[in-house]
Parts: sequence; structure tokens; C-alpha cells
Amino acid sequence: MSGTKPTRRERLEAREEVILDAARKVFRDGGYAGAKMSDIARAAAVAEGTLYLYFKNKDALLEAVIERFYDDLTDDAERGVAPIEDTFERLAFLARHHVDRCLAEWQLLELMIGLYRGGMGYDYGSHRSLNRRYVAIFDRVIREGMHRGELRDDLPPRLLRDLFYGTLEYAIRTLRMHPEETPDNDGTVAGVLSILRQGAVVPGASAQPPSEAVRLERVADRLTRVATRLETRLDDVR
Amino acid sequence: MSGTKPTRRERLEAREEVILDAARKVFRDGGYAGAKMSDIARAAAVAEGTLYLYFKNKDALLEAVIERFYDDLTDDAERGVAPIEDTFERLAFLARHHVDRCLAEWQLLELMIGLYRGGMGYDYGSHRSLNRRYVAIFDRVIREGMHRGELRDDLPPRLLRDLFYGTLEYAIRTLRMHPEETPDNDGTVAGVLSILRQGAVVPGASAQPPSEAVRLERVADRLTRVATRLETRLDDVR
Amino acid sequence: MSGTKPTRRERLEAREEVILDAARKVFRDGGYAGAKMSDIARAAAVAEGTLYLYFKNKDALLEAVIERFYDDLTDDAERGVAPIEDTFERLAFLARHHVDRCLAEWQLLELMIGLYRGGMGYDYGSHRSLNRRYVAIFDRVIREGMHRGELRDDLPPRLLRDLFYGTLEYAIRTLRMHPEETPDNDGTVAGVLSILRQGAVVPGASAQPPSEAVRLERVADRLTRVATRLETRLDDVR
Amino acid sequence: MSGTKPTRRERLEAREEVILDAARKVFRDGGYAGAKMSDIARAAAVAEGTLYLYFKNKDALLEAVIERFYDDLTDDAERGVAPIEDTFERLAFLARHHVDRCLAEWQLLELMIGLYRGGMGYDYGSHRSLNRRYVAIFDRVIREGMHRGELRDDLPPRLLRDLFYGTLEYAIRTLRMHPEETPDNDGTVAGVLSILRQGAVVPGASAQPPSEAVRLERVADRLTRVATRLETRLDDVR
DNA sequence: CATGAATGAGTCTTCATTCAT
DNA sequence: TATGAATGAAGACTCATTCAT
Repeated sequence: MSGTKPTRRERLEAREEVILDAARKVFRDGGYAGAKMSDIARAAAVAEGTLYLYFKNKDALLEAVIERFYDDLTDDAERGVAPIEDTFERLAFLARHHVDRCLAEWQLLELMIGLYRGGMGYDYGSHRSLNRRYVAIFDRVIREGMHRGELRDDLPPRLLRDLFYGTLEYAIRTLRMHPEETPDNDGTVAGVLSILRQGAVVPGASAQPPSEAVRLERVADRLTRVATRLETRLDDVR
Repeated sequence: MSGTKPTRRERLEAREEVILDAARKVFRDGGYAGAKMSDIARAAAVAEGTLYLYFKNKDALLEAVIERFYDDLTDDAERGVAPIEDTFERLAFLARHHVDRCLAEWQLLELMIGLYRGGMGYDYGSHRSLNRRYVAIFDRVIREGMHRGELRDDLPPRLLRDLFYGTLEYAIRTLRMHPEETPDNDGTVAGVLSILRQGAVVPGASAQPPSEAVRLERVADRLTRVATRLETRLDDVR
Repeated sequence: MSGTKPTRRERLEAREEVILDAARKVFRDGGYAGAKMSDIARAAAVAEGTLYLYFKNKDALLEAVIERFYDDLTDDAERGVAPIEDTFERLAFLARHHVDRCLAEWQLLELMIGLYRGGMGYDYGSHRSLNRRYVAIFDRVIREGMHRGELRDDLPPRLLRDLFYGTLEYAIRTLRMHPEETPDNDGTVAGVLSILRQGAVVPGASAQPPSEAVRLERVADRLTRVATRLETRLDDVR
Repeated sequence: MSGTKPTRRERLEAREEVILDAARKVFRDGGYAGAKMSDIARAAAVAEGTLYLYFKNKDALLEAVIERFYDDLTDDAERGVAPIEDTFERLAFLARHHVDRCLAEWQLLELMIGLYRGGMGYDYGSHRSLNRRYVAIFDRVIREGMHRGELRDDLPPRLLRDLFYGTLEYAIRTLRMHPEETPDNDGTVAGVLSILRQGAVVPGASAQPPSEAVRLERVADRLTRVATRLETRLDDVR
């Protein structure tokens, strides 16, 4: 099996693979600007010109790297969720999966975000559809949970999604920035789920709602602030 | 007072101010690589060489910009929280404040994140302390809430912080990436707080009709949203 | 005849033909630098490497293209002149022939000229002999005209040649550069011949009314121009 | 006078001069593709980047070189023609001037022509107006000659211009290509003028026009050829 | 202190040519 | 013979940084 001589087509695909892997590594470690095409070529053991046979230019190469990253991420998530029944078990899996992947390929994730920085003229389109496919997995879990009556259905799924991935990624970022603390990914995952389950409020405390008067005062406060904001804006305009 | 001739020191500080403002704008709009020193110089109405009299190099300038950004952010947050009593009111304020700031200066935020990409040899140290001061405000609110018995104290404050800021930033990012949808920042803020309050799980008895006060709060929500829409329009007009 | 299987030699020559045609087209449209070997290969439906089996390199290919261009030009001119008796009729034919060819293959002509630009190390030798064969036709016509006593024999043939081809090519170039004016090639040809006949100086008595025959010639001129316009239309339709 | 320290502005203009001169030389010797920006920089004793302070890119530099070339050419011609009275004296001067200049800067002339080769997207506009200014001198001389009754006024000035410059340039080209022959520029100039004066036809010969019958036969011949051309075209279309 | 012209190292990209299959 | 993937030298251009004025 391994003895068969690879066909021409196979050789080409293998080489594309090699280039993509090399690029992934170099981009991850150096960021977009820091990644030199010559470095990628060397990492792939290929001539510089060869890169351009496979990808139109540096941008296209990065795009391909990201596409591949997303595809892997999505496929793994899909396969992992499939056999699980319970909604919270599923969420737990997705959380762990996301954390693990992003911890490992953190830089790539940043890179993707960085693409949207002005001027580079990056076309969201493709990225968005990749992202859509990924988050669709989460959304499906959520909708099913709601349907089963396990989750509040007055919350927009998008909010839950923002909370879920947002918390996880922010936590990862925080950990990255404080390397002296021991990362507690399990704790983070458990924490997010705990909050989803019970909220962050003391059960008893939420039972004693503030008096009607207090609440009205608060509303008045908020309205005042809104008014202030509007006034400020108007000043700016003038 | 305005008649006094500015001292040499004051003149220098004023010019540093001008440069920082210009740099902030250029960095925000073009990202790190996209921001050319010549652009910054032009925006500050200053010769290129002058920039180097005030800042060692491009990196130092960016660092200073970020430091100033954080300082403003923190000061505003501190001043805003001070007069508020109620924990959830405080959180609501911080959320709005963060969203507003990040929406406006989104690119700078990305930039800060981007700094951590390998190779640039950026020194976390200073940034970390800046960030610490900012999140400390949130942490104080949380700790006090726990102390008052309003918040579960089995949750690590850091988790709450990740959830809070993570959700907000992720939501902003999502909105940024889908420009065709109308952003509903107030909805996001309300959603996060709602989840903090009650979790995402069906409690069992959520059928009871809302009290008068709850209804008023909803009215306030709607008014807030209206105000936001008005602000947006004003921005467009400008 | 068409049923016989082509010999190996014939197949090779046919392929060389195909390559030369493709190269001619690509060189004509893109100039030397603009013509990529890959384009030529694609136009000839041949692999890039194959080109190098037939021609040593890009320069050799261009040289071959030009040689073939000259050969065609010369053969056509020779065949066209042969049956004509009158000297001026012959010149008229050569002029039309030259203009027609150069108008169509203008770019190739430029290319030939461009070859002489320093640095390319192009060997005039071959080109010169090609050119010699072409202008020899003109020279023969001239010498015969002188011999017959129709042309001044105090003018060096080379001068007449320079005037003849020089004027035509310059006129074409001028027309190329002013695309908004309608080209009047027949007018140019007639003009050159007119000057050869009478010079550009007022003879003294040019007021005499034209003879019947002269008038008929003018009619023929007009018909020729009509034909030209029709041809142009046909080209456009194609 | 030479001791005064040059102002900043003067130094800049002097340097632009230096760059233009260097570029002129390098372009002339190497053609467009053969001229490397690094060569030009070295020839101007300037860093590569400096070139881009003065000219947007290679194309702009070439354009500037050509503009300057034309300007010089035109100014010199104008100054030379001014004091001359006689039409043919004027033409003789213009001819000599053109030959001398083009002989010296031949390559630049080729270069200009080469610019029009496909693909480079060169904007004729500016060049055309430069050229117009130059040939306007010739045209003025011609029109005045016609007005004075010295030149046939049934010939379009453009034809004369094509003949004049076309012959001269073709002659120069011929000489360039046959370096073994001794160039006889005076002869060429004299020849062109001679033809303009008297035509190329033997005076006596042109006095005995061919018989009516012969001329009609010729007309028939021409019509036949026109018909043939049309038929050929129609075949091509099918 | 301020200027801004000059620098030149650093990068992406192209494309003629080669050579293993 | 024919192929076309691989090569890598070469070149245009950018921009942070310096320094003479």
C-alpha cells in the first residue's frame, strides 16, 4: 500500500499540503507581516517561485491556511458532538474542543481577526461562510435544547453564542497574557456552563426584588443618562 | 489664564498630545503595518523627524497610544461607576461603556491584541498593568456584589470578567463582520445581564406575569434602544 | 494525397509552423517583454518545454518569427510586382502592399525596430539580409525606371527608398497615434507618388484643366478609397 | 555668482536634473526593460529610494525623460528657424537639426515609439501634445511657403510632414543598420530637398503623358485589383 | 527644537529555462 | 519527443530611520 508509487496528481496534492502546513506554522509564529514568503518556502523545502504555482500570492496563501484551519475545526467539532445526547454534555464538549484548539493555534485565530483590519481589503465572504458552518454546530445544539425545553427560549441564540465563544476566547487570551498563572481550562469550561445553568446571581437574592420605587428611580437614572448621551452627540455635531 | 504664554514644557506636552491623537487615528484606521510614520506626521502637522524626538520609534509610539487609550478608558469607567450604587446598575454601566468605547475605537483594540503576535517582541509588562487597572474596576464591583450577597461567591471573579468582557467583545466582533444586520448593542448588554441574573436554563416557573416595575424597565430598554438608533443616525449625518 | 500519413519530418515541420504562428500573434500583441513563453505555448497548444525543442530560447524564437514575416512580405511583394509593367504602377503596388502589411502587422514591425535597442545583443546580420531581399524589389523597380528614362538618375536609389518607405511608415505611425482621425492610406500612397512625380514645388503652370484620362484616374482613386472603407468594415464585422 | 550657496529649492531642482540626465543615458543605452532603476540611481549618484521621491515610478521617469527630450528638441528647432527667411533654407535647417539630434539620441526616439507597444498602457496624451508642438514648427514653415506661392498647395501639409520626417528617420535607421557604410547625412538632406523641389521624375518624361488608351487600361487594371482584394476579403470572412 | 530630504535594507513577485518522468 | 512542475535570479518598490541644515 505504501509501496505504490504516488501518481502525479497525488504528488501535487501532497506538496500543496506541505506548503499549507509550512505556511500555517510560519504565519502562526510570525503574523502576517512577519511571515516572509522566503521563510515559508524554506519551511516547505521548496523554491520561492513554487509557492506561486500553488497560490496566487501571499494573501491567497493565508486565506487557504485559514480555510483549512476552519475546516479542520468544524469537522472535528461535528464528529465530536454527533454521538452525545445531552445538551449540556454537548456544550461541554464544544467548549473543551474550542479551548483546546484555540489554545494550540491561538496565533492563527488572532491572524484571522487581524485580517479585518482596515486597508488589507480582505474579502470577508469566504471567511464568513466558514465561520457560519462552525457556529452552526453550536446553534443546532442550542435550538434543540430549547426545543426540548431545557433552555430558555426567550434568549436569542446569537447571544448565547457570543457568550459561549466570547467567554472562552477571552479567557484564553487572558491566560496567554498572564503566563505566570497556571491555566485552568477545565475550570473555565465548567464555569461557563455553570453560569449558563444558574446565572451568576444568588438564588435567594434574586427572589427579593427591589421595591417598586427603587426600580422607578433606576429607570429615571437610565433615561437621564440616555438624554445626556444624546446631548453630547448633538454638541459634537455642531 | 488663557492669556498666559505657555511655558516651554507646556508647549512640548501639547505637541506630544497632538502627535498621540494623530497616531491614534492613523493606527486605528490602518492597523500597525498600514500606518505609515509619514501619515502620522502629516496628520499631526509635524515633520517626520519630529516624531522621533518624542518617541523612540514606531513601536514606542504605538505603545504610548495604547497606554493613553487605556488610561482614558479606565478613567471614564471609574468616574462613571462611582455614583452608582446597585451592583447590576454598575455592571450595566460598565457594559455600555465598554461597548461604546470598543465600537468607536474597535481597530485600536484589535491592534492591542495584534501586538501579542510573535516576533514583534512587544513587552507585555506595561500593557498588563494597564489592563489590570481597567479590569480592577469590574472586579471591585463583583467583589462588592458578592460581599453584599447579591452574587454567587462560588464563581471566581476572573470567570465573570471573562464572561462579561468576552461576550461583549465577541458580540461586537460578530456585528462588525455582518455589516448588513443592524447592531443591537443594548440588546446584547441586556442579554448578558439577563444571563448573569438568571442563567440560560428554564427555571420551572417563568410563566408569572411581570410586575409593573419590570414592565417599566422594559420600556426603559426600548427608549434606550431608540436613543441608540438616534445616535447612529447622528453619526451617519456627520 | 491528404490520405497519406504525414512523415515524422512533416509532423515536426507542421508543429514548428504552429509554434511560429502562435509566437507571431503573441509577440505582435504584447511586444517582446509582454510576450511570455507560457502564453506562446498555450497559444500553440504545446507544453512550455516543447518550445525549447524547436527554438533555443525566446530570442531565437522572435528571430524566427521575424524571418518568416520578412519572407512572407518579400514573396508577396515579388509576386505582386512581377506582372506589372509600368514603373509607377509598380511603385503604387509596392506602396499599397507595404501599407497594408504594416498596418496589419504593425506591432511586429515595431518589434523589429526594437530589437536594435542596445543591450539585447541581437545580431543584425540575418535581419539585414532579410531586409536586403525585400528592398531589393524596390531597388530593381527604381533602377529599371531610371534605365527606361522615367526617373531621374541623379538621385541615389537609396534616397528614393528611404523616402518611399520612410514616408509610408511615418504616415502609418502618425495615424496610429491619432486614432480619432480616419486613416486615408490611399491618399498617402497617392501623395507620395505625386511628389515623386512632380515634387512639392509649384511648377508655374498647374492651372490647365485635367484631361479626360486624369479625371478617370481620379474616379479610380475614389473607387479605391471606397473599397478600402469596405474592407475596413469587413474587418470590423469579423 | 557661482559662489552663492544654492537655495534648498535650487538644490532639489539640480538633483532632479541630475536624475533626469542619468535616466536619459541609461534608458537610451538599455531600452525600457534593460534600464534598471538601480543603474539609474548609481548613474545619478543617488540612492534608489531617492528616485521615487522625484518620480512616482519607472514609467513616470521615462515619461519625464521623453518630455524633456522633446522640449529640448523643440526649443532648439524654434530658435534655429526663427532668423531664416527662405522656405527651403528653413527646411534645410530643420532637416539637419532633426538628423543631428536623432542621430545622437536615436535610442530615445526608438524608446518613444516603443512606448506605444501594447500592454504598457502608456498615455499618449502628453506625448502627442509634445509632438504636436514640435511638428507645428515644420507645419508653419510649410504653410508660409504655400502662402508665398513657393509650394504646391494641393498637397496636404501632413503628407509633406510625413515625407520629410519619415524619409529622414528611415534614412537614419538605414544608416544605423549598415554601420560599415559611411553615413552621408548631408547627402540625405540635400536629396530630400531636391525631391521636394523637382520630384523624382525626369522632366522630359513627365511632359509626354501616356496615351489615353494606355491610361484607361491602367484604370481597368486597378479596378480589377480592387475587386480581387474585395473577393479575397469576402473569402476570409466566410 | 524642528525639519524633510536622503537612505538602503528588505519583500513580494515574475518568468525564462531546465530536467525528471 | 513531449511534458509541465520546479527553479531561482532579478528587479521594482516601500518605508522606518537618520542627520545635515
